[in-house]
Amino acid sequence: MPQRLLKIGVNSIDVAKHAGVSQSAVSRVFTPGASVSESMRDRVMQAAAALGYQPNRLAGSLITHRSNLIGIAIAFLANDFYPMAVERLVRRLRDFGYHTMMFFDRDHANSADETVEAFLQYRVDGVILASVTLSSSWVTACERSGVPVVLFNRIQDDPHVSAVSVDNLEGGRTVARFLAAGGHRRIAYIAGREDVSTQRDRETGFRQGLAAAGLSLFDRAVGNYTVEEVRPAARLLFDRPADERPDAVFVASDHMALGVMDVLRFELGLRVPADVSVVGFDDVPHASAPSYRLTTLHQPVDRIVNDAVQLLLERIERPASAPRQARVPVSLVLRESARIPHGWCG
Amino acid sequence: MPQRLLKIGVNSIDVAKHAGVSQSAVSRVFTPGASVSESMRDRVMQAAAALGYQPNRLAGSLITHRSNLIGIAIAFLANDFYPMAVERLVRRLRDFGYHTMMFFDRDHANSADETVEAFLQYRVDGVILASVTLSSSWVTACERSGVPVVLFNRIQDDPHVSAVSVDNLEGGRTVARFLAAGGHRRIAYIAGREDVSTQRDRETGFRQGLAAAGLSLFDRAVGNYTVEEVRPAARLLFDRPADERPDAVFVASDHMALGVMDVLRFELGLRVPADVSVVGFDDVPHASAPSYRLTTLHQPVDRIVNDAVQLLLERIERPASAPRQARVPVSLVLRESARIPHGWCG
DNA sequence: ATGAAAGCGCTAACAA
DNA sequence: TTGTTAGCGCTTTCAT
Repeated sequence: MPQRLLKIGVNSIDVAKHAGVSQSAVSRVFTPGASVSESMRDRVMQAAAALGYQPNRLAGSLITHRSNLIGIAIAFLANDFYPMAVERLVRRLRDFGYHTMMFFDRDHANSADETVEAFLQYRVDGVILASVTLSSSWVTACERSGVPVVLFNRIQDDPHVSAVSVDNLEGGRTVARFLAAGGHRRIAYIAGREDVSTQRDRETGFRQGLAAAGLSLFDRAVGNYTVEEVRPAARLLFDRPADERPDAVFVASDHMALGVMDVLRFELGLRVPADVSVVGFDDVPHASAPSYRLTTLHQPVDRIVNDAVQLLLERIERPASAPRQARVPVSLVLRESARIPHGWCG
Repeated sequence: MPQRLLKIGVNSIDVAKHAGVSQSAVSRVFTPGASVSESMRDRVMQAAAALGYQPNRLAGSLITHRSNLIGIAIAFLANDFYPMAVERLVRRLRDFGYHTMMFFDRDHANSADETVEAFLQYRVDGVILASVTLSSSWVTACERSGVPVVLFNRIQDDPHVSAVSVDNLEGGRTVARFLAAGGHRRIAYIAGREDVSTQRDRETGFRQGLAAAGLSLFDRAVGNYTVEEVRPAARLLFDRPADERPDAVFVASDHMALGVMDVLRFELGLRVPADVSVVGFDDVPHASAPSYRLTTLHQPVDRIVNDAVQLLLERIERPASAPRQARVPVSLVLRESARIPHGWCG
């Protein structure tokens, strides 16, 4: 007969003995909605308190097939938009009784596999992919194991996966209309990571908007969503004689746009918006700082988060329900980094 | 006899049957360091792959008494320092095979209790408290249940709890020396949350340093570590005639210091550092932006994170080992927001 | 409303 | 090295 394992901690049996009731009574007291008398509840709670008992949710999950764990995967927090998003996601999930396991993309090749593996092994009830990296294989892996996935801030072509995203296409168009109406004629674009849907849609919409205004893109560079890479990109576009240089630029994220403004003003001695108008995307906290006053597209974080959580819970509660996509509108926030067209009202 | 529960997912028995081996053989294949033959490993892995099997770590934890889960609690991510810290903590823990459950302080009264409860119910192997809120009761609750705790970026008087922090006292002194040597005579301080050890130590050190230079604090205001509250604080100190206004200010965090610079320059029309020298604490990414160029105390995030993780793992692996405190040195980063004394070299 | 008993998926002791 | 077996701490039937 196997040797008894060293006992660790307090379990429901200990509490039951202490209270002089059955073990299942203890379980019921800690199960919301179970049928227990007042007196039973009191006795058990008292014993539990005396022993410092906390029910083991990991054990419970074995039976209920619910861990109340949600996995969140994300590339990194360096972009100011993501800390807000993550914090609110975690809080919102908690409002519904879920706890969050956090994962960041890692450098090595099979980082994604590792993460999915952890999700599956911990039997998370659902996954939110805020990651910017490609994720089709993840989604398949999770959904095949019955774990619903919601893409956060990116839409995949595949309609079989739930996703929430702002209307990047319309956002791009709005900026184009705005800059064109402002009288700009040499309008440039600085891209984010080119393998990401948000980037593609923002650019596509922007080009469409320019075309509608009878313009086309004057120039383009790539910043890959990082400040480090956006600086050289900005120099490339703007370190030129006045008449060869863009008079306006749409930058695919605020995080990059602030970096661009720094290069323009402090390295190249250009005035914003007198020499160049700059428009960003996201409306991160620093965009509104007096030092920048960046005109940008506001993403309603709360709305995106709420939609994402709702979409996920929907599929957790009714696994048979079809995945849905939610698209949230963006709005242009007028500040001082871009010339405002006369009579502009959106 | 209880009715059999609906079977969900693939378990080790299914894999065992499929591979024609015992269930424990399957378990061993997925247990690092267990003794299995090559052929056995191959057969099992093949069956597992065929069935899409992933071992259930929650079930495993019942036996091993190890969840490989670490709880991280934190107030919020709005302060730029914390996203960096959290990201690196999560990554570092993962390097050692641990996964992270994230918790944010909530508004209601028993938020802390709720969090501790969740930590205990999920049987986390350890807890990192990066939270700025008071936490003595948390620590007791966790440690009483045998869950080791490390305080991140704050030191408690109690030497019975592991903690990592920069040398806030010496940091404060350094800034005082620096500003005094720069010829400033009306030196002010803007505090963070007054119930927090980092704040207290920074201020104490600062006052000590001023005293050593034959000065005393000219004035003081409280910003509570938020941008919203630091703006009025800055106005209070600086919206005065030139000779009644501080000629230098030490702000307890960069996050606030950037807000102070904005108020000084854009609301009050003061020049930094010509009219006022500003020094911060943390060295967040935006502090080095050309728009601010904030002179500040650099916190070596990687070092703090590594120390915190090491302290935690130490206590997880040898529960009997004594808690330790680690203190990491800070260094002054000279930029342009404060006048640099002639011949200053640290 | 309560208790007895079965079993969730796994690890680890033991025997072979 | 492998299989057998006993639980880990819990939830949930079922019977009372």
